[in-house]
Amino acid sequence: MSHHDPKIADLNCGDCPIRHRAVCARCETDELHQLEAIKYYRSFQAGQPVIWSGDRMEFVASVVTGIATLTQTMEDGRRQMVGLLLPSDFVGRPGRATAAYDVTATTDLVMCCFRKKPFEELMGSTPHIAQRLLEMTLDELDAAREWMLLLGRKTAREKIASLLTIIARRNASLKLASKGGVRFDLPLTREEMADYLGLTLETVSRQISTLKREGVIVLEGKRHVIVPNLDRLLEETGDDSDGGMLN
Amino acid sequence: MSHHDPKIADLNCGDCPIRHRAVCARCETDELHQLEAIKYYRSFQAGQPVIWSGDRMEFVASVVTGIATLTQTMEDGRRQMVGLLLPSDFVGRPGRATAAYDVTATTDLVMCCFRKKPFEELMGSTPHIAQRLLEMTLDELDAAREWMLLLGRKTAREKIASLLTIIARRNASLKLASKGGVRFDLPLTREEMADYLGLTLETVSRQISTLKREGVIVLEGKRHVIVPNLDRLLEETGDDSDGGMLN
DNA sequence: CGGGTCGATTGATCTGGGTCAAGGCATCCG
DNA sequence: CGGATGCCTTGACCCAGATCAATCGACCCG
Repeated sequence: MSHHDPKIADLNCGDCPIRHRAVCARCETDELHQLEAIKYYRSFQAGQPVIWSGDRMEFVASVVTGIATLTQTMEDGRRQMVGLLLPSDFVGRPGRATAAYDVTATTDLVMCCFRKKPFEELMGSTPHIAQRLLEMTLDELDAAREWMLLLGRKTAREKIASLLTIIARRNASLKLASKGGVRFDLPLTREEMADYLGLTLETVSRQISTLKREGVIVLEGKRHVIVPNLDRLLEETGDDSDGGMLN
Repeated sequence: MSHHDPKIADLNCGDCPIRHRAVCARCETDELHQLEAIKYYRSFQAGQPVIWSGDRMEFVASVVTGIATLTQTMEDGRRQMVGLLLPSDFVGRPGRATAAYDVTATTDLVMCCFRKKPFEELMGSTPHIAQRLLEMTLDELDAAREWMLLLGRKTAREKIASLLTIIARRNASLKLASKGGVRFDLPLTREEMADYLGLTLETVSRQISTLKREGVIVLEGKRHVIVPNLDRLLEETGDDSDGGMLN
């Protein structure tokens, strides 16, 4: 059972929205077949828990459609979001039996799951899966570190501007005709945004109102945001202006 | 060049303090030889920069002795530590050309470096290196998420107690004879602790003084800490009492 | 020795964001 | 229809931690 150095191999498959084929034709069929054999889909309604921290977790998964969050909770109820999973993002840890965080569907959600055992075996025999997973994990680690800077050092206003920027970047469904504008829906409630940012929901609400009053953003209803000038918003984030030139 | 499912393969070698041998004897020599060929050591004095964010970084490395930090800085000088590297920890990202963070030696430091190119090639041909790296990266991600909870939701007192606990756990050079006590040296200045915790150095100093006044900790000089009763300190962290029962 | 530097401590004061509380506005449902 | 519920907004007030500033001790070095 030899492998032929395939160049691409994502963890999703079938109707998942991300590419998944190995380049090498001889491997491809093999792997596809194996992945197909151990995968299944699960759906969740908005607000439903996917799994609770400490629960036995016998699968790993990637998001197909919708949004899920990872949160940690202290005994007294203080909550901090520690992960935001968008389509193609991966959850679960090979080699760990129980979930370390609460995973919740914040919108209707479809996940593509792989039973843990066979997935781990497959990973052992298919080296580039581990490599692809490593890449994704390193990206997540970078995101986590950016997030740490936000939590530790940014003001409430900068936090909001940063979050809006992040969502705009990933979600820029409609670029405005006018130069440099975007519009998008907020996928999070004010409270979820607060849990993301380490703030209270009142502060989130106030800061959004301020940005609105100043014309940095325009709201249509409570959830739909229009950013007339993205650069203007970017100035408020406190980040280096040159944008993320990683890699 | 086939591999024989070795069970252990760390990235360090030679006189590095961590295990590094592959279990399978046939692989072992091979890999050791290859790792030896591309590795070299670098030493840094306390306070010296290892690399600046944005610099070209043509190696990956692991810490042999000493402590290094990863920090991010905003234009106006606000700083947030995003990584604390102790012996055996890994820095650098295969597949990225430039450093994403400032890396600084906070104590005298020896690193075991591998030139990036050959290391990546080796990783391609030696699957369990990627697997080992994945494991380590997932551990770091978990640590980062714990850290996010600390930054976003803990009080100054809880932050200090948490940091002391973390250092005590990793550094418990001397357990006290009396039940449940430990002593250790702080490897960080007050300012570095502040950058770790998202506080100012004054707040760090005040909180330490308070814990001292209350007898939770005892100081010998400014850097040496004695924790007479670790449980007492743990109660102050805000964490679940059951301790980290991961994996 | 005296002056400089670096880290740490402590005090006095200020303020950003938390807390508490009162509505507002949809949507749902009996 | 009217009450309930969920999400959001806004106001009034307060406090944990930031800011500004003075001092101390240890160490180094000319």
